[in-house]
Amino acid sequence: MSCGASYQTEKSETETTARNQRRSRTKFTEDQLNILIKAFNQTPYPGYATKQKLALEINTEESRIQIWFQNRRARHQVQERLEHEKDLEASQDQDHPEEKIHGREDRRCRTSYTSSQLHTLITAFTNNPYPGIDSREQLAKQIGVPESRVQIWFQNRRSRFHVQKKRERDELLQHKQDQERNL
DNA sequence: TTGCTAACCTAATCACCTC
DNA sequence: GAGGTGATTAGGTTAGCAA
Repeated sequence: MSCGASYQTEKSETETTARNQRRSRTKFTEDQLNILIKAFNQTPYPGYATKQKLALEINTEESRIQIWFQNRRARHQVQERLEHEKDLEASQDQDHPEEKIHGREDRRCRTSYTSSQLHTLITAFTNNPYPGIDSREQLAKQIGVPESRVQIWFQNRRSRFHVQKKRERDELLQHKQDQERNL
């Protein structure tokens, strides 16, 4: 897939969720779940194109497909661990569990933000690093990117903000210790 | 009330770009 | 190559909803 592709408009399923911070819970139909499970059995790590295709097929957003696969993998891995522990008890097998080999499919094209878009995002982050679905939708509309990209941007920003704060604390501590040694 | 699971989180890492 | 940053992952928590 080329990276010049335009974003598929993420249908706002949240029109009725003005009341709270979280996106309203998606209820997949049996048919939708069957399609998702079949896809998961083919590959638990679908690429962006596959997720887009699935989203189209079951009429939902690609970001919902991504979350569904994340949750499914998590549950699947817990299940596998339990079964592996059972096998170990039964056979005392010393082999390592099979490495997850997942030939990576295509990634989503990297979003590049303009300085104006970044300014809007940074201002919003300063006001509230944990925007709810409504704020994210509003921001997304304002800067013209999908809400899922806004969510990822905030995740990365928070993560790096925490790292930076920790580094600053460590440096301050180190500085104090150096000063005490020099007394 | 409980179990399931979508939504969301952090932290680590990958991947790509710019300098 | 190093640093910055968007995308993806594992693994954990929160909360809506059906039974």
